[in-house]
Amino acid sequence: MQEKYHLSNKVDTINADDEISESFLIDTSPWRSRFDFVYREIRRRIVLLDYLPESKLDIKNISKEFKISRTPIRSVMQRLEREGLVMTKHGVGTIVTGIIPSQSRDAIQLRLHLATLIGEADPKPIDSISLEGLELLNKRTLNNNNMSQSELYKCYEQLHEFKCKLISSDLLRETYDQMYYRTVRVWFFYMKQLTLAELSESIKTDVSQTLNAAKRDDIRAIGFITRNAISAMLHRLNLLMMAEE
Amino acid sequence: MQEKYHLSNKVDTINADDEISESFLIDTSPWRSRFDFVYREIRRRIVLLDYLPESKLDIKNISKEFKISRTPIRSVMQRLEREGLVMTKHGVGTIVTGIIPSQSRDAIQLRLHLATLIGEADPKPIDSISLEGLELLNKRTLNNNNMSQSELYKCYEQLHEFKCKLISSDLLRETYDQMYYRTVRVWFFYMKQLTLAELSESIKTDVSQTLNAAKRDDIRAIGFITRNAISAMLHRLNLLMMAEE
DNA sequence: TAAAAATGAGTTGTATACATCTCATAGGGA
DNA sequence: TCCCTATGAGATGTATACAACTCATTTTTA
Repeated sequence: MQEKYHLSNKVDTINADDEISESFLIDTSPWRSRFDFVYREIRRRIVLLDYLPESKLDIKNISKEFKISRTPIRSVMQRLEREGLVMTKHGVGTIVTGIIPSQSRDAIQLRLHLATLIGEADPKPIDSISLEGLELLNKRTLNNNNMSQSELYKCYEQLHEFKCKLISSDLLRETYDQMYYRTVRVWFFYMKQLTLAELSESIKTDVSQTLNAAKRDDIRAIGFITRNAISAMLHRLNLLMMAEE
Repeated sequence: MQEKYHLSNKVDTINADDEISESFLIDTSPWRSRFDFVYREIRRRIVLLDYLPESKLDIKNISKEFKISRTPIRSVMQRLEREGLVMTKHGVGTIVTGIIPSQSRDAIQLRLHLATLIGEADPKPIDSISLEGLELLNKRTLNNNNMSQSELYKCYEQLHEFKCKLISSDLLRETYDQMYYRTVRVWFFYMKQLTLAELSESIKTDVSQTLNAAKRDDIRAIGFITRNAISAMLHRLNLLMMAEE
């Protein structure tokens, strides 16, 4: 499945499994998969700071790496631009957007508000498989002290996806999802080395609280747990950013 | 009007018009204007139901009409697809998305929530020119009974833009803006003939209430006025949609 | 010498031919 | 007559050559 996309060595780490099967009758064509694959991979690199803020992307190389022409890469970039992760300028280049405190705050705050809506409007019931996954995640985070950044990224993403599945409104889910990637990027940026431990701590409590709420089927609670976790991070971030400004 | 964008040396004629001047150092190149122009025009047509839901778009003709190739039209379509206004399927075509009650409700509800955030986080002050425009709009709506649909569209848009200017967060503004176009389209769809008068009535009160709040600089109030107006429309729409289902 | 203009490399935007996909329709076989 | 297959039109996705643009460097000129 992956070798189609010519990223041989890295693909296996990406997780091969998840929710593509959920696509409800809307275009499961191979090209859409290619697009999604490239899109997610580039997004991952930006969020994980493999591509640093303000740095220029070498589109030609990226094309070569994925073995497709510039045209579909352009599509991906245009989407990433709409989502605030890159900027293009005619004749100059495509660069990763800088991390700007005010904008970061805006994104976090919007995500915070959206989080409170997670449990509204008949949320989807929690299926046992997801719950099981959450329990596993809980054990994983509890045991694993001193997670690496990419390890942390995967845990955060898994937790995020669990929460997303509870949202019944496609629209809200997508919007919330976008905010997630914006904010996570900011966290990683400001906490690159300093407070990795702190991030680990915060996800541990987030996961365990979420698990508890999930067990009693209290989905609104999950919304508020999330909101509070985001709020705490915002507070933490404000301190860091103030020190910098 | 289109021939302005026929790519030759006529760049000087572009713009002179709207808020592009506000762009803060981000790409005022002519191609961006072209893109925006085509994007807005197509969006207008979809929202005003010139292009009916479920209908197929003739991309070739659209290219001819705007005198540009399929490539930039594709960019526009990809954006409209992300915004839920069109859908493309390989080998089949590009069609305007259908109006689905559950999705419409989702969009309206999300917009409703976002509206309450309009006054949060230090909103921008109201400048006298905008206020003047709002007063003019107020007179215009009061005097004009039995507005046409496109007339109504323009009034709604002007009111919407006034409110958008109050939002300090670019991100929130853009998100709210997207929801606006989704919901307005739904209104026009369900109220095509039946209750045009009702729509007129609702905008009249919306404008006058907003004007009052604006005069006393109470921006949070504007958020709630908007929220309530949307809520009323949602209620109205629920009745219509239930009758249909 | 310094400032202004020209040149060039490098990048994004556009046009266009071609590949791939879907669906409808026509034709042949049972 | 009916069903299955194949073929074709027509649409979107892709590759690629070219146009337009920016910026740095070099050349020219005062």
